[in-house]
Amino acid sequence: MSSIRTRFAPSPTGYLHVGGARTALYCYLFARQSGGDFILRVEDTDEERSTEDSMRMQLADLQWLGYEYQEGVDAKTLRDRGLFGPYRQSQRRSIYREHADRLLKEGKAYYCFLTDEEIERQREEAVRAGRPHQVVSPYRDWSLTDAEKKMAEGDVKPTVRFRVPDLTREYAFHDLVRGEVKFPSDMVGDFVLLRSGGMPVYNFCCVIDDALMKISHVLRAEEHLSNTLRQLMIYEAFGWAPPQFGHLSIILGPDRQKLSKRHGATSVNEYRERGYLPEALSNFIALLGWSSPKSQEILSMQELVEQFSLDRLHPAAAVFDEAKLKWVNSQHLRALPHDELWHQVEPFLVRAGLKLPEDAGWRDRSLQVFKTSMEVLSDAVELYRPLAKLPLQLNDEARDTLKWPSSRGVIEEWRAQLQLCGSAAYLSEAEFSAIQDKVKTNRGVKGKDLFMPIRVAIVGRPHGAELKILVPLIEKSTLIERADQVLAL
RNA sequence: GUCCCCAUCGUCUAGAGGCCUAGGACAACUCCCUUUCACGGAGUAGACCGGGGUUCGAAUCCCCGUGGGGACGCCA
Repeated sequence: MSSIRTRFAPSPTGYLHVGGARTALYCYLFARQSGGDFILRVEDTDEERSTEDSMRMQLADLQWLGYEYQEGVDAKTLRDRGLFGPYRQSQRRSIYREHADRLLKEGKAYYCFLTDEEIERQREEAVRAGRPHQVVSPYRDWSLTDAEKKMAEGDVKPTVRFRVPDLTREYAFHDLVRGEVKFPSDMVGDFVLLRSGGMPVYNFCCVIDDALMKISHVLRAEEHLSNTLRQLMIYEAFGWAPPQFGHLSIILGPDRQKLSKRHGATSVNEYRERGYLPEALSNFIALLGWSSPKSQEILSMQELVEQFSLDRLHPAAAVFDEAKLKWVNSQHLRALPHDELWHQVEPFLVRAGLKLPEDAGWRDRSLQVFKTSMEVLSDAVELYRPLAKLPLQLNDEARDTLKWPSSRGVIEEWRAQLQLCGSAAYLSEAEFSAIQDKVKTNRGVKGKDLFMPIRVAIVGRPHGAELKILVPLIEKSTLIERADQVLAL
């Protein structure tokens, strides 16, 4: 039994999409759990749209997600790693050329001199006649020598087309997620293998690379399902055994249309910036089309590796629901050890310009208070803002609270009591409670009328975490400054 | 238009002919906890696309519709 080898083959024409990430994840999980190899191949044969920048970004995203591959283009050095390289299709042109020549020689492909205009004319005609459009090339039956003669004569740049065996037969294969799938062989016309510039086309290099790289399982998006027919034909032409295919359902936006930019964030990069943890994103996308046999909803990477299986892949398209992603993220967030959580949160705090105590104990206590209030890392910014040495930003609700008849008196009393209390930099929980009691008796105010104005004078808003936990995290001098700030309004 | 794929609560899904008066999770709502907001806990509501078969019995199998998606490129 040969070993399991999966591959993820993105084309570097933009950011890594969550759909692509899910494909990569499944390939990674499947290879890892079976002790096989996961290969990363770059499909950059579209010269117009492929950029090295995109490639770099996508590799970085994959790295952030933690989907390590045994072979492929290294994310850091951009160099090939592995025995079956090069792993960038643009660097494999001679390989494709050789294989195309072989098909040409065997009469399984031919040079086609059809121009774009002629093809367009054919298409229009087909549409008018209401029949499916398939290229019918007059060069289909030319001999190789005739074609070569024509090429030698003039400045013509032909494409190389696959000569589809015009049999009326069915191509069938067993799809890992859909079961038996059959295609009639007349579903496609002769298709291009090599463009006129010599650059090969997706269906061609895909087959050659998967075969040469000894890929055992091809998991890819559903939109490639009908490409499988062409690929099967190519495998057959070379006499190669095709790999196992599994076509994953696509990911939809809330309106049940294919997820795209207009639905909001679609790239993993955006989710990273919004404060999602990589393992939470992975957990969530894993569940879009796969379910744990234990019906577990929150899974670590390790658990995903252990529990993943092809037979639990769901064939129907799934809607990407950010509300659930948030929940999954919140669960992963609170499961993180505090030092790791701080490490994740800190960049968001720094970017927001918040200066906070360096002290590890302080960080630990603050996370204890806040971690259950965070869904995404960026939530930390608003949570921590009141703890930074900054003037308060009052919201409307806070201003309303200050208009209550007793509010001003309460804050004046709170400030006075603060002044009276010890010289330590921070208030203890007990000291705060004692002060609060004094304000209560001295002013004869209780309940909301008591603690809401105080809260406004502390954090700038009437709602939030419990004061006796919050106050010991804020320097006393800051508390006094803030009371003054509010009283000055 | 032709071919292919898909179809269970609003969403993600469990379900491989009787275990289903269809289970779980997110979201929603209610209550409890709480001197606020969250967290947490307990509940409520909510689905087998329609029609025909097959079968003693169908969410599960078959057919036909319908709906959605994909492909039909010198894109991938």
